Formats: sequence, C-alpha cells, structure tokens
Amino acid sequence: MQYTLKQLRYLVAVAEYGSVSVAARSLFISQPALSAAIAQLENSLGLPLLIRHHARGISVTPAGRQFVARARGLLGHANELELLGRELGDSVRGELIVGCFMTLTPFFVPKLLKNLHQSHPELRVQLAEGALDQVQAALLAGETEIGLVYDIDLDHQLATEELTRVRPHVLVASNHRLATHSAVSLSALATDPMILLDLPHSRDYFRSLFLDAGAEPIIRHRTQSFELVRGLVGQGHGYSVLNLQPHSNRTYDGGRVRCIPIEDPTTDLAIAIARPRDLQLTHRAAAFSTVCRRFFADG
Amino acid sequence: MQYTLKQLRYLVAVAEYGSVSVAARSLFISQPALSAAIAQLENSLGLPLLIRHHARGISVTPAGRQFVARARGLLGHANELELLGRELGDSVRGELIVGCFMTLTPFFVPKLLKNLHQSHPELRVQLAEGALDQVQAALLAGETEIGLVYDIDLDHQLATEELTRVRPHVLVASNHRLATHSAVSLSALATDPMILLDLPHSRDYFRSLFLDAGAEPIIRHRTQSFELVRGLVGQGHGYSVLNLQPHSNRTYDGGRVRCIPIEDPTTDLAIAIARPRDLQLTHRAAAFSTVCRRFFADG
DNA sequence: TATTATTAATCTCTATTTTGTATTAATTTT
DNA sequence: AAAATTAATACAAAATAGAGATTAATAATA
Repeated sequence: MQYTLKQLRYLVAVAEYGSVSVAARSLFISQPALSAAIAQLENSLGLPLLIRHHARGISVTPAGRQFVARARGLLGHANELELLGRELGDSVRGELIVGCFMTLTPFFVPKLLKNLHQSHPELRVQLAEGALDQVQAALLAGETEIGLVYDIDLDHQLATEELTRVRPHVLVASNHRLATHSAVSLSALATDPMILLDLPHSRDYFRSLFLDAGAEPIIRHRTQSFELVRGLVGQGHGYSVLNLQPHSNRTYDGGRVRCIPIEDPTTDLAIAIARPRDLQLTHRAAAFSTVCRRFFADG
Repeated sequence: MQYTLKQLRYLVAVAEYGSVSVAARSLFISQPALSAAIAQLENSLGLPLLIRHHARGISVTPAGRQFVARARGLLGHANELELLGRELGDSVRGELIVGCFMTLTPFFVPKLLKNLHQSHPELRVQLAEGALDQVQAALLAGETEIGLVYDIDLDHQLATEELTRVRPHVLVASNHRLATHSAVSLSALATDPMILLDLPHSRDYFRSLFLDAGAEPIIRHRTQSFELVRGLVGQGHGYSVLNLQPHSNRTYDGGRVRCIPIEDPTTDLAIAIARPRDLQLTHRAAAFSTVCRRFFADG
C-alpha cells in the first residue's frame, strides 16, 4: 500500500501539537481516526514515527523528525499544485493558446491582442496559425483551447459562436474592364480566368458561390496565400473572389487591385470563435472570447 | 474535497496513454473506476483536464497539459519521500543521534565510532552527551534514538541491554597512606575526606556503596567533572570512589593517583544500551547496538 | 449503407476504507 | 486514593473506491 497526502497532513499535525487528541480536534476528526491513520502510515513505511507516552501525548522519533520535515515539503508542493489547478481554471493570467485561421490573422489579431492585453495584462497569448482543418484538429487534440475561424463545415465536436459576417467580393486589377463597375455578377466573369484561394474549406465555399450563381469559374491559378492571390490579380492574371479586403489597394509588389460587390445573392461567411463542444472554457479562454465579441460588435 | 495522489497517478497514466481504457488496463483497475477518478479530480479542481472523443480515446486540454506536467513533478517528489521513509527505516546510512552519558563518553566512544565507521561507513553519528537523566529525557522525547548509559534507576519506559559491568574502585593520591595496599575496605576510609562525583543517578549509587558497607563518607568536595575528581584526589584533597579508570595514573595537572580494589562486597555498575521500550529500532540504531555489543564482548 | 468494433460514461452493487462512539489501559495530577 | 489525561482497541456506521454490465456515440469495415 502507498501512503496518502491525508496521512501526511495528519502526521504533520500530530508532530506539531505533540498530541494525537489535540491534533484530532484541530483537524476536526476523532482521535481514533487519527490514531489509526498514523499507525497505517507507520506500517506502510515500516518506520516508527511516534513514541507514545501514556497520559502525556507523543513525541516524534528521530527518524520521524526527518520524515516530518520532508513531508511538510511535499505538502507544500501539493498545495502549490492545487493552487495551479485552481488558477488554470479560474484566473485570467498565464498562457492561452489560440488557434487562428491564417487568412484571418493579419486582419484582426494585432488589434485583438492589443485589446486583450489592455483588459487582461497578465494573459499571455500564444498563436497557433494554420489552415481551417489544422485549427480544427488542434482544438480537438487539445493543443489549443479556442480558435478564431471561418464557420465553414466545422466538425460537430466543435461549438462555434459567430462574431460577424463578411460578404464576398470580386477582386480585379484596377485596369480590368469591370474595374469601374459598382457591382458585378459572377456570370459576367465566366470567361475570365480566376485565381483561387485554395485552402481546405475555403475552396468549397468559393465553389458554392459560383454554383449558387449558376456559373463555373475557369481556374488559372490556385494558391494558399492570400497575398499571392492579390498579387496575381493585381498583375492581371485573372480575377478572384475574396471575403476580406485590406485597407490598401496596393499589392506587395506594387500592383493595384479593385474590390467590387457581387450582384448575385451570396452567402456571407461567418467569422467565429470555435471550441470543443462540451468542454467548459477556462476563464482565460472566456476572456479571449469576450474580447473578440466586443471587438467585432464595435466594428 | 481535496485531490489525492492516486488521482494524480491515474491522470498522468491517462494523459500518457491518451486513453482511459488502456490506462486502466495498465493500472490494473477497471475503466469505470478510472473514469470516475478523473472526473472527481476535474471536479475538485474545477478544471476540465480531458477532451473526450467518442471511440477514439481522449486528449488533454491545454490547461490539463500544464497540470499534468506539474502533477508528474509532485508524484516524483512523493516517491522520493517514500524512498526516504523506507531508507530511514531500513538502511544503515544517514544520521543517527546517540545519547551518551558524559562520564562514559571519553572511555568508549572514540573506539566505538571507529568500529562503527568500519562496518557502516555511510552512517553518520551525532553525539548528544549529558548527565544520565538528560540522556534519559532525550530518549523519551525522541531526540535521540539510542543511548549509552549506566543502568541505574532508569525510567520504566526505557529498555536496557547490558553491555558489561564495571567494578567500583577507590582512588587515592599515590602518596596516600593506603596507596600501596592491594585492597581496602570503605570503612578504613571513614575518617578521610571524600571527593564525590556528584551526578544525578551516580551520587545515589555511590551512597549505596557506603550504605552497604556500613560506612558514612565525609564529603569534602562535590563535582560533576570526572577529571576534576581525579585532580582533587591527585593533589591529596581526599579519596574518591569511581568505576572507570583511565589508562594513565597522571591527572591533567600532573598529579598521580592510584586505583585500589574495594574489599567489601560491592554492586557493580552495568554499562548498557538504552532505548524507548516499545519502539522498534531503526536499522541504524540496531547497527550501533550490535557494534557496541561486539565492542564490549571483545573486551 | 448496415454491421461491427471501440471507447468513455453511467448505473448498480460490493468491498474496502475511513470515521465515529464507546471503552480500556496506562499513567499523571490532585 | 481518586480524578483526569491520553492513546489504543473494538465495533458499528458512513463514505469511498472499485467491478460488472450496460449505454451512447462514433469510427471502421464489409
């Protein structure tokens, strides 16, 4: 048999008070219960810890003294662990690992983290960027606790909370024949080559946009890089459809692009917080979630 | 409620195997028992530790990861404590505190410790010298585990084991009128002044010697120092009765003394090992005890 | 698509452990 | 000598841990 923390606590109390009865009172248990617990501990260690005096309490054996000292140390350690446990559950500090769909990251995360730091300066956020399915897998594997994603086709195991919706737009080079139109239907682009942002769930979403509009895109290039899409569009390789738009119309390589609303009825894309369905959030994750809601609510 | 070491062990196993069932098998308990234990731990901490996947085991939450890591640390600490406990009980190494009656110390302890070190080099002995009643009190208070004493009038709570017996002798200055006698009766000294080694139990012993011989000593000096007795005797202040005799007849201050057997029938004094009666000795103390027995058996 | 296998949770029952009450034994204090 | 103190013991009650059977959810496979 193995000793228990409870036995150690009992032992330390007895050693402290020099009396089983007094210690029992202070521990709010009966004297025999305490007596038995100590006896068990002594047995399991094969080491006499106390010298029993009749009618005058106990004293601790020399070996017992050494043991008690170390037992105190272990109990301290155990308390720390308990505190850590509570803190991991309760407090808004320490580390929070946030999964984040890589396309969203540069648009929102910088400001989001700034806000978060203002309300919870002791919370350290670590980002885990990836494609949607990677973010999803990380959530399910317990590698991240919460994720910022597009709510497309997510696993049933994940619960999502919508933060905002973003409408798809057509992106063309600024010298494109449709660049000055105030809106455009997807079928009007049917003969143009398209640049597809080709990421796991995104690609299906974009395809569905065309399906709904009864059109079929001619895909010239596929890339997983949002900025490469813009670059290719900016140099006239084709048009694209994207949901988010940066503040600037200039691409990294100096090209100019133009964002045009789509005429056809489209399904917007929801930006959402995702988390394992039946896992209660830590206060850290809840704080992140709250800050996100506020951030998107305020525009 | 407080968590238990067992719960931590269970948690660590589950985290390691990524599966409750597999961990349960490795722990030789049933899956429901393990499941319940983890659930209890989660409740007591208020912290979700696992993400349950249907039909594919579990994964550990981010907070759970941190907790598991620390839990491993605590379990390591707990194991060390267990080892310490066993070692304190079983092994002949580490520290042993030995009570020793101060008069005996210089006669036996140096060689005794040498022998002890030879048979048990890892055992460190700490001496606690004192008068008989101090040695006795230290034993009962658990400050020392074993003591080297004269077996006079010891508390019933202490068990003793006789090592050897020493006969009392008369000590006179080398120019004393009886110095050349081969034996002397106590009554022959009735008119001489006596130097009494005046220590708690010793004094009663010496008194009893005179009582048994039907004599009454004239006590000139009392001292607690064995060597001062010899010094006073050496300078002719009186005679004394002592049990032990150093190798040399010279006192510290250069006087010469002579040791003469006593004619009267006397009760010898037993040198003994003493220990708390119903306390099982550690292996350390037992080793000390054995070495003592051998030492005195060999002369 | 239907069936089988896997896995964790739940329910129920049993065994074990812990605890409390009453008592005893040894001893100190009065 | 009597009363008080204190730890141990015996025994019953309560709490806890554990096992077995079953269920629910899902994955794997035919």
